[in-house]
Amino acid sequence: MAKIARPAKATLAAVALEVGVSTPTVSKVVNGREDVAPETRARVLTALEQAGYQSPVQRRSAAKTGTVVEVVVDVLTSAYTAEVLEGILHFAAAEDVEVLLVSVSGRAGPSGPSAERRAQRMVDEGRAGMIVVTSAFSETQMHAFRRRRIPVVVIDPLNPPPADVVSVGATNWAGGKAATEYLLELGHRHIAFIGGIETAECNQARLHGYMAALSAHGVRLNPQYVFSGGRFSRDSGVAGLRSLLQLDEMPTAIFAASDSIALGVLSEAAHHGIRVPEDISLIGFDGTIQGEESVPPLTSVSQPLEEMGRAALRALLRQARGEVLDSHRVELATHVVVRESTTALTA
Amino acid sequence: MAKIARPAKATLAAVALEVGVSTPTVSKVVNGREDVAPETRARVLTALEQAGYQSPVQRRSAAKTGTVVEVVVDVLTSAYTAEVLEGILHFAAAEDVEVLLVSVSGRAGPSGPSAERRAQRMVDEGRAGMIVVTSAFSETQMHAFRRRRIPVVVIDPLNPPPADVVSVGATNWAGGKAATEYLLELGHRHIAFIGGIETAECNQARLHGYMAALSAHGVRLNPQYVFSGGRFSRDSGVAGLRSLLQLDEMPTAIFAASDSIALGVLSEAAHHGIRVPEDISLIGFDGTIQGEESVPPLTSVSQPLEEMGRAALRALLRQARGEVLDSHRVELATHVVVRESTTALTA
DNA sequence: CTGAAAGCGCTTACAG
DNA sequence: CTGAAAGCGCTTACAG
Repeated sequence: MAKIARPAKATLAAVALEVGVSTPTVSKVVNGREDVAPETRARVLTALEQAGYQSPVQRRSAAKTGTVVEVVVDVLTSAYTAEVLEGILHFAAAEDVEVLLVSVSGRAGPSGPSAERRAQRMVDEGRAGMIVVTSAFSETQMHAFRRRRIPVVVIDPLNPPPADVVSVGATNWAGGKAATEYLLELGHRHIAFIGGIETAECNQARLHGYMAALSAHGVRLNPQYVFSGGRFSRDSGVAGLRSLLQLDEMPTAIFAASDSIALGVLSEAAHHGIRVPEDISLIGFDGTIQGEESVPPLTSVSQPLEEMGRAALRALLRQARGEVLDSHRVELATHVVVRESTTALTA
Repeated sequence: MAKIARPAKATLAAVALEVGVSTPTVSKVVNGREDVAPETRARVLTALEQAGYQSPVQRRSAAKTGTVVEVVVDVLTSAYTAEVLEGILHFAAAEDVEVLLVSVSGRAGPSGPSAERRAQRMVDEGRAGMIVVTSAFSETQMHAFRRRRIPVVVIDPLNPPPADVVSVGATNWAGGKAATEYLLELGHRHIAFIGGIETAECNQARLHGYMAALSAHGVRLNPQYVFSGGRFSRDSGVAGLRSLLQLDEMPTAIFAASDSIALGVLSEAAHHGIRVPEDISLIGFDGTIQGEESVPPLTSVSQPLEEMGRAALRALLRQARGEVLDSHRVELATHVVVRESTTALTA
């Protein structure tokens, strides 16, 4: 209202006046023409930037375009992804934000040269930012987004994110510890760990939580009981149980690092006539609906997946609005949900 | 190149000349001002339409914006939806089209007044069209999209779509018949049907396929064996089996109208100590990965879900490009996939 | 409700 | 490489 130095309206003419050139010259710079002296171009660009100049197209689209965020997922057909996505979508609906879904199944995340293209497109289309769900991406790839100041939030990243990227996840170490402690309380001493992607942060954390619990209870870690290396999917559970069946002494309980892995164990167990929980106790991780609905229903370390989705979008929108975030890691609590796949050891 | 009647460039002035009014008047119509006589407005609108007039914003954004389609789903946490979505996303990636995901879980599809807003936003944002996955929508709602010439394709619609909307689905009647015939071949005569949403076209078709098969084999339909009314979800299967358990004579086989329903039956059966397939044979519908991975793996009528997603997007893009479609119904083949939840009746 | 007139912001063609 | 001049497409303010 009472601004003293009212800045000139950001038109080409105003900028021209400011720099001391003609309107057509500024027009050329804006349109990326070649026939402008580099030095002139530089001065004009600076002035345009300062004036916050927007082309008529930008002005109108900025005024009327809604907020759109991109969400990158690998597989959709996993209960984990679906529940995280539900959380994102519900919060998006509440905030009147639209969600653009990008699947990178197979391909290794937003890849090198195409990361530049994708990032540039995001700028061109005026997208608010990007949420990456359980995917890997390199520092180089992130660079394309950072340079353009596109906010990025990662959920359960497969590799440690750069310091300036917000990550959302659950208390994986504590969850792994709680799962193992629960089995120990039930009297189990021979407890196997079947993990997913070996290098994934969350896998590491769950494994170390498992080891910490064993160690705290004076149970020696049996390296033959520890598997990792597959994906967080059914086949890892199938393969894991098969390997365990080769051993002289089978464990009496299994901690699977995801519900999908646990479901693989469950189905493979059925093929071998092994009953769960009578013959072997099984605890999963994630607390997905799929685990809840399996036969028997799965005891699992529940993560608030929908809440993680919401938290990721919330953090992203804050960044997009230029707010400073208090933390670069949003970590939500896990807890053990006891259902029917675990039972006390009857020696 | 050698067009005889070269149409005038679609400017406001050209349209004004055409209609015989002044440029400002056309400008007012384009900007939705009130101070234009209804009759004049109508004539101008027609001329604008014919000339294919686009505002400067539209022109430029049409030039640079990528193609974005909207996909409306109800629940994401269903294997059916996830697989259809995978199909859409893969084809979208191949065609360099982006997918905006809209969840209407709970709410009943794009609803009345908001349908207008959503449709208008789609026009404003230059979206190519909309794919609706297993949702209901009224003629009134469709009107908002039709009037704006936004292409709409529906996959497995819950109600019969208007004549000018393309629908994609599978051979539901033939699939229901094939499922039932397979059970009949195994010697079953007491076959129950547990359906999903009663009024859904695909549910009706599957039910009638079931009835046709029974009738063709001279098996009398037992009305006590037919359930519908829930959703295509787990709880319908649970409720269905519970009801069947009340009957004097249990069926020896069940045809569930979706894999989710069948999984509900499976889990409820386990609670009652009923073995599948030893005590009761069970066949699902959809051929989802979830059914494939259950214990026991589910015999099911497989629909090409990913292909349905691709087909829907293909039809949508064709319409968006103004091509005329050969058919308003894309129907893909189903087939019975025999796994372990069915077995011959041993009387 | 309509349109002649003035004007705005940008671009184009071209002389220097 | 620069800019005066002309022009384009649209909008605004206002007289009728």
